Parts: sequence; structure tokens; C-alpha cells
Amino acid sequence: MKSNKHPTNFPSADHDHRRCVASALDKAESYCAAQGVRLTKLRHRVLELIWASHRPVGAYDLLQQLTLEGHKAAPPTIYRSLDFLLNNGLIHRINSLNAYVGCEHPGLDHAAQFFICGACGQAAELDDARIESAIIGHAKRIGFTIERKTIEVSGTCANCQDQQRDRQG
Amino acid sequence: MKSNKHPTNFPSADHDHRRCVASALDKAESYCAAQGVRLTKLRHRVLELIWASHRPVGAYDLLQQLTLEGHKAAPPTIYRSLDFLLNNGLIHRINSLNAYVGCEHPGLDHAAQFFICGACGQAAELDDARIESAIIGHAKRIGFTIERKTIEVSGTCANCQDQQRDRQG
DNA sequence: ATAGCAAATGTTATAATATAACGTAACATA
DNA sequence: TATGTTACGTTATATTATAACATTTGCTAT
Repeated sequence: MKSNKHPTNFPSADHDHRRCVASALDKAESYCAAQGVRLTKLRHRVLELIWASHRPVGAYDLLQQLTLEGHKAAPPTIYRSLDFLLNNGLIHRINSLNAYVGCEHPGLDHAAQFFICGACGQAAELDDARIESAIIGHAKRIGFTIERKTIEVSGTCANCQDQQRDRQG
Repeated sequence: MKSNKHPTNFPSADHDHRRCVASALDKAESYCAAQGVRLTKLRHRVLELIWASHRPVGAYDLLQQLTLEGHKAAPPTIYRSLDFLLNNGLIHRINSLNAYVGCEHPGLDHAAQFFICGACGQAAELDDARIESAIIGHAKRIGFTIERKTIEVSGTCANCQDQQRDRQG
């Protein structure tokens, strides 16, 4: 039995990947056009690969994909694209995994908090106001000026817990 | 002028390093004795070096220190000690820096949240109940079981901001 | 004390992640 | 189309971390 009792940002197993990837790429194209920055073929493809995987993916995994596609790529190729995508807020880096994941709200001001499921490998991006304000509040109290935040919570998502229960009877 | 208006976990510039290191090592010794695990010479020395630096320190920095001291050390030497110290809660790993820092509350159950100053390089360990409960609350709402949390906020601490202001007049 | 075992460390090699430096190609625009 | 800038290709190397196996150390039971 599949539980729907929890609202979650984890994509359901049966959602339409293709539409979801296409939509992300559309948004990215609009955003880059609006900003006057160039979402080149390579950058576009890298972003597409990241979204297609639908979970945090390593730089060298991407490199391998490109190589399989006949693109003669070396590490700098991929890291430069990743830098561009990071700088333009189109992807996030998951520090605890050394991996990269598509940003769900490119162009919008948002906190990037991640719940990462070790079972399915998926990362849900949140913008929880209470987490955000608790952090900002603490920073204010100690007079700390925030530049970057890394909020990554690892564990097991509701779907995967259900599946584990199902398997065990 | 030095500001004291902010309560903070950042050690003041004039605090007594030596006492602070000694105290951390004492605690570590008691803790290991109580747990029946062995804080060997090597592990003790690694922990001492981490505390002495008083900011997050990289594995290869530690390695270099040991080498300078005449210890013929290779990477596994240091990583094994780091693993031991991590597993026993005597240090934390700062994912956003690939670096290790002494734990301020070994043996106690606590959230490990870090505010990391890019200017002085120091990392303040917090246990802010509101941050913690905001995260736990969100996890509950989405049915997520938490295993590990990485909460790292980078920026500039109050002391360093004061100093920057002083320099600029 | 010492034989035997487990834990810790030494040693060599290599994996995984990331960047430096410099040359070439593509693109924008005057 | 000349010109400058941005992106990309290419080679080399830096940085962080682990695998695999040999040796030593220290604990425990006799």
C-alpha cells in the first residue's frame, strides 16, 4: 500500500519525468534569455542530463554520459558548465554528496534546503520558512552576516519507508 | 573598538588557546575511558592538532603536521584517526570545507550546526533549538526519517565585521 | 611470561573530485 | 570583416579519500 498521507517534495514514482525535464529546461532558457547569459548547447545538455537523472549526480557521471554521446569531454568541460549553472542558480551543489541537482525555483529568491533519501537517492528541495527564519534569527543574534547556507538532511523518505515496510510484511 | 554586543560561540581573539585545547583533550580522554574505546597516541595527537588549529583543518594539513613532527604518515594514517574521532563524536566534518573541527560537546546529544567565518576561518558550533525543531518539524510533516544533518552557514562573524569597519575608518 | 587473537598502524597503490594554464574556436558587434 | 570577448578543447596536475595487504601493538587467557 502506498501512503499519500505526507505532503512532500519528493517526486512520486509515477510522475512524468519527460515533462518535468522539459519544463525545467524551458524555465532555464527563459531565465537565461532574460538575463542575457548564454545557455549554450553544452550547458543545456549538462542541465538536461542533471534533470533527467532526477537526483543528485556527480561531475564524473555527467562526464561519462557526454563521452558516451561522442562528446570529447575532459573534466574542465563539465566543471565549467557546472560553474555556469551554479552561478546562474539553475542547479545546486549537494556538499554532502559532491553532487549536483537541478534547482526547482531558478530565478526566484529562495532558501535551498535539501532532504536527501539514501534509499531512492532523490533529493527534495525545500524552502521552509521556519528553518530559514531560525537560521537568520540566530545569525542576527550573534551579528553574523550570511553569505551561503548548506542545509542538507539525510535519511529515508516516506515512500521508501513504505516500501521497506511492505517488503518486510 | 571591539564589539561585545553579540553573544557568540566564536572564540574571542584573546582567549586562552592552550587551556581550551587541554580541556578538550581531557574531556576526550574521559569520554573514551568511559566508553572503553582507545584514544591512542596517534588519535590523541590528531585530535590535539585539530583543536590547536582552532578552526576547521584539512586531512592533508594534519598529515603535513605529523610529517613535520617526524611521524612517517600516509593518508590512511590520518583518515583512520579521523574516522575514529568522527565515530566517537570527538570531531565534526565540515562538508562545505572538506575539513574537520573539534566537537565542543563530545558525548552529549546535540545538534551540530556551524556558522563559518570566511574572514577568520573559524567555525562556531551551535545547538540552536529553533533551527533543530524547524528541521525535525518539517521532517515529521513529510514523513522523513532523519539520519544525519549538515547545517553549515558561511559568512562573516561579528568580530571580523568590526575589524573590517575599523580598517576602513 | 607468553601464545593467540583482535585492534591499530604501516605501506603501497589507486580512486574520486576538482582546478590551473594555455591554446583554439565560436559568437557578438562595431 | 576585423576585433574583442566568451566559451570550449586539451594537457597536466592538485586535492581529497579509500582499497588491499603487511606488520606491529596491546589485551586476554592460560
